[in-house]
Amino acid sequence: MKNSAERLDWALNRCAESQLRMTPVRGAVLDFLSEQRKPVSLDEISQAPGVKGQYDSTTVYRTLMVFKDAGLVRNVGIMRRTSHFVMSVPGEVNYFLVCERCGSVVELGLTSGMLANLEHLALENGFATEGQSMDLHGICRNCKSASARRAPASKVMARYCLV
Amino acid sequence: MKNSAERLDWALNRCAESQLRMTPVRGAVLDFLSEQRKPVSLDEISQAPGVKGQYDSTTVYRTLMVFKDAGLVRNVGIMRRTSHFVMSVPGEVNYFLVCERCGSVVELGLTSGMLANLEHLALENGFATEGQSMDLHGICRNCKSASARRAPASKVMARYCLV
DNA sequence: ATACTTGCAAAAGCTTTGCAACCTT
DNA sequence: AAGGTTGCAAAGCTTTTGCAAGTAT
Repeated sequence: MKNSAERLDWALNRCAESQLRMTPVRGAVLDFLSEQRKPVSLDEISQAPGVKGQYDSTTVYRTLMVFKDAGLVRNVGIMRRTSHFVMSVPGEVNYFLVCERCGSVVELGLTSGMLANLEHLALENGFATEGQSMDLHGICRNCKSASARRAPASKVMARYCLV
Repeated sequence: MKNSAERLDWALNRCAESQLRMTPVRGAVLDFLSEQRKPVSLDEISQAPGVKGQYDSTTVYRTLMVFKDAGLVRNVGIMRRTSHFVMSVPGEVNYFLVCERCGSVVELGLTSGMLANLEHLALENGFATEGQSMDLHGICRNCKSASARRAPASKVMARYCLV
């Protein structure tokens, strides 16, 4: 994976190519995203140091949509309720393991062999392979042990979801 | 993968084990789910033949939550906006390829070797491997060719998302 | 009879859109 | 100057919750 500066550089170039005007918000969002290695939520971006208090969250949202359409970021469906975004730098693969219960995210280190296999499989099924992201949903160790201590089904009704 | 009857049978047993009362809605939802091979949305379930018009959608929702907590179904985050559910039958692996644009879903036929590799990798990262589901997000062939005809960025602004 | 379930209505929470004012090119 | 951008406010939607009435055990 490239370093932050390289990623930012790429993004800036990409913006220019797409003829997107460079504005303060966009710059700030790109700055923040270039430093992130995992998908971040819209809210996290709005709360980021250079963004919080400076710009309206609706604007941040629209900024992300523009970036998404220009192919700069990918909107990853990691959690059910909230959108997460990752910078979509060529050559970087974003494969994550996400916990279905607590939402924790871990980067998945796929071997190049597995990667090739997956891409081949995807292609076979009529999917484009470039710029894709994958998330493997499971239950992380913490939540796993928490559920072992889970109350019986009759009690579970009370909250529907014990984490 | 087991046939529908076997899946239903398993689900019914699982319900009994979890001491969930068997009611008409629950039966209807289980009937429907046992026949589905891909994740279905809450809405699709509510619109299913034996369910539509018979039961309140809030009830269907709560039914699914109960099933989820009892481990009968898995709430798959396939689309950003809507929840999808799959019956979580032991021994069945639910790995899907989903299009980021149109939401189409294709079952991913992983070889047992790849499956083992993935599970091993997940385990290494502190994730439980049983009952997991995976979705590989990409762009399907249709959407891919659609985007090739996409308007330039300046025009894209008008809609934010051309499919 | 007891405790879990259901329906209907309403609250929440995040995502999207409208529009007039503002700022890059 | 022209057309893309931003803020603020409001609309949209799916998901959640409250409660009293209904029902499986």
